[in-house]
Amino acid sequence: MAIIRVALDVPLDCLFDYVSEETSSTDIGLRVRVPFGKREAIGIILDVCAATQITADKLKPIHQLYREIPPLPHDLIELYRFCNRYYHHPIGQVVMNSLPALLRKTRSVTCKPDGVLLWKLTSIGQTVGIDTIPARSKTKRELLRLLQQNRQTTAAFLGEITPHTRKLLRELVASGWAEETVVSRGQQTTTVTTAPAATAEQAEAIAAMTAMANQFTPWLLQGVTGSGKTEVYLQVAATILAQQKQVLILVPEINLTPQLEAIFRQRFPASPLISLHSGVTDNERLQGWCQAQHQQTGIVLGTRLAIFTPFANLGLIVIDEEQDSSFKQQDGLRYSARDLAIYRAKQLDIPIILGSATPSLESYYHAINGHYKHLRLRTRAASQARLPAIRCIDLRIVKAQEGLTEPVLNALRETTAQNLQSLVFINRRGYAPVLLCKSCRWTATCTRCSSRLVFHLPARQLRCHYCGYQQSVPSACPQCGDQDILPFGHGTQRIESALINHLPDARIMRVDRDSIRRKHAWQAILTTIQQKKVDILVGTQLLAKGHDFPNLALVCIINPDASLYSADFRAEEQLFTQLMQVAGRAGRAETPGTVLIQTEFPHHPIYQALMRQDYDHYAQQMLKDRQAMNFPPFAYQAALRAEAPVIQDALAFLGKASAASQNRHSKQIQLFDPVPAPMMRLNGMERAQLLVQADSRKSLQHFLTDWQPHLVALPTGSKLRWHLDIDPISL
DNA sequence: AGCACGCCGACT
DNA sequence: GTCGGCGTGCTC
Repeated sequence: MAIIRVALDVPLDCLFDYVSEETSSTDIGLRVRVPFGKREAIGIILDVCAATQITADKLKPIHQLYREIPPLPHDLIELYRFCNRYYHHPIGQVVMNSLPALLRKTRSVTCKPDGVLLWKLTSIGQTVGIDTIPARSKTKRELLRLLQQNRQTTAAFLGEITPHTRKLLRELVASGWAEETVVSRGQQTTTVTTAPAATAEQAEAIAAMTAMANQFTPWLLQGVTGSGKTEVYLQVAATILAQQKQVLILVPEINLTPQLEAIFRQRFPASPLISLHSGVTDNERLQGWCQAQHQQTGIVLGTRLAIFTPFANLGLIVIDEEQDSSFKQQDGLRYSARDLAIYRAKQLDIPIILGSATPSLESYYHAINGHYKHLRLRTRAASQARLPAIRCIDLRIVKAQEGLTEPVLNALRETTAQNLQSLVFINRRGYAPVLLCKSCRWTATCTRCSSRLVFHLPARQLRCHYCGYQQSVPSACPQCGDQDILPFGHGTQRIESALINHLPDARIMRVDRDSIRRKHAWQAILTTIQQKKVDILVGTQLLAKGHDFPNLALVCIINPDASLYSADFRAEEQLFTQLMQVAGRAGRAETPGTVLIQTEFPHHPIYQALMRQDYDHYAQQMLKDRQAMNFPPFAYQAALRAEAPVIQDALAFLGKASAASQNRHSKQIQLFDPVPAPMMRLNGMERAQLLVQADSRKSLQHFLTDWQPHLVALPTGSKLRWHLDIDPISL
């Protein structure tokens, strides 16, 4: 008769004890169904012990123990405990929210067969000449060719699984040419298709990393756009896979997975690969989860949530675009997948590669300090490819019409005439960000948020980009009745229509969240671009990240200055990263690139650094500023945020919270005054925050651990909600 | 978070 | 007289 301690999805930082007859300490990590108050809940066993503090009258027996999948591995449970301690988030919510949705339901689940399904040719199949297949059976020929080239392949490698390919594979089996075999875990061959020759820099990085492939080593791989970081990931992954270990690759966005997935499948035909992100179905996610845990997959590719995947034998973690803010979860458990990845790598004693053209200042600082090993790729991989020429257009001298200057228009005309592609980058959706009454200066604002409503032309609507509220455009000013209300400023739609006026013959396409809303639209757009069916792209940051556009020669950046006024000390760093990324889109293959930036501040250090494409110099300057102002990475922060229908309540709560800390707050801890959030009103709630800063992680953690019980004890009205954000990245 | 209990205002 | 508002308290 054992006491089991169970993590349940409730906002209380404790485990719940139950009696279970059939349980031993090897069952830690199993799923249980338990009575909880008047209801039932699903939980995970985190501990098994002989005694409990809970009185016998309260202690209940469990309802069911699920053994259909093996217990969660010990290292994952340790990760949960770390998240609980470090992010000060209730343990049960840490555990339950990291699980695939199907494991949170009171239902048994089934996982696919134990073993990896691989296709291979029979001895007869190996001797069959491709010519014996009728030429019109193109797909069948292709399947046979792929199978002959590779000893064993996954079904996914043989192409998209359509009813057609399934039928053809069955035909091959019927002819006795091919067979599907079940290979038990750890027995896969790691066929590798031919890799391109590495550049000297790549080879050096690969050699350094493979030499330390079996121990915790954090690598910062700092490579300019187009320098071939992916090739380095691939070749290091090959080494790890050959040791029968698994590889986890984290990417910032779901949009970037299909491309990388294709590259990895192509290179490792016999290594099963799964994708884990918010776009996969609940069942796929569960199957992927189980496969990783059973080592039925070699490669897991996913967004931040994939950091919670259980692995049988993880050997390498790669974080691509490590500076990207999407790695930080912005609600619930506010974890940084990058920081958790470092924790996991350390815990498992395996290498981790942080890849970026423009590392976060935190990672860069670790690299120049020697905490991380620093590797650089300074040149572009395609031998002809050079870095683009970057030039500023001074908006104080050259006036813009409809947001566009003459030099930009000329460059677009020239590039189009040369049959090359251009990108006009403007990080604002819609037609115009402001709708203004000329006589009384009224502007359209959101009722639920402290934001301006953005004018969208095709629908003739005003939309809030924060809460989604929309309304039709008023015909007269609601304040003074004047009919002279005009759109101000420029969004993608307005720039698009201006371009249509100025370059009537060019094929222009707008790419932003509005234009890719339709399912599969994103893939269709990428294809259109790759097939050169478009001359000028007008787009937001969607186009800035990750994708290769070999024919893109010109990038025009319309008005990036706004971030320079931001109160957030990270805004400038993020602008620099974004502009480097966008600029890097230009001139990837044989085409040399040009970048034009329309700005009012051409002499601002950010543009100067950008023109020289000197990340290092700029990063070092920013680090000096951060040090002078005692900001991260030289200080450690936590934000206590509160939201309530009226700001006074939120501020009052933070005031009480601050007072509750006074008696135990040491010299190493600095509490700032509660302030309204920069975007004070959001979705009908008013938000405020209180920043806590410390000179070491340790003292911050000590303080927070002391503080938290006081916070929990503070009275909150029913409509007030609060949370702690550790290492916040936006204010 | 749920879900109960409990104590005060406007309705068949 | 009760239906229902949300404040408070508990869940092993």
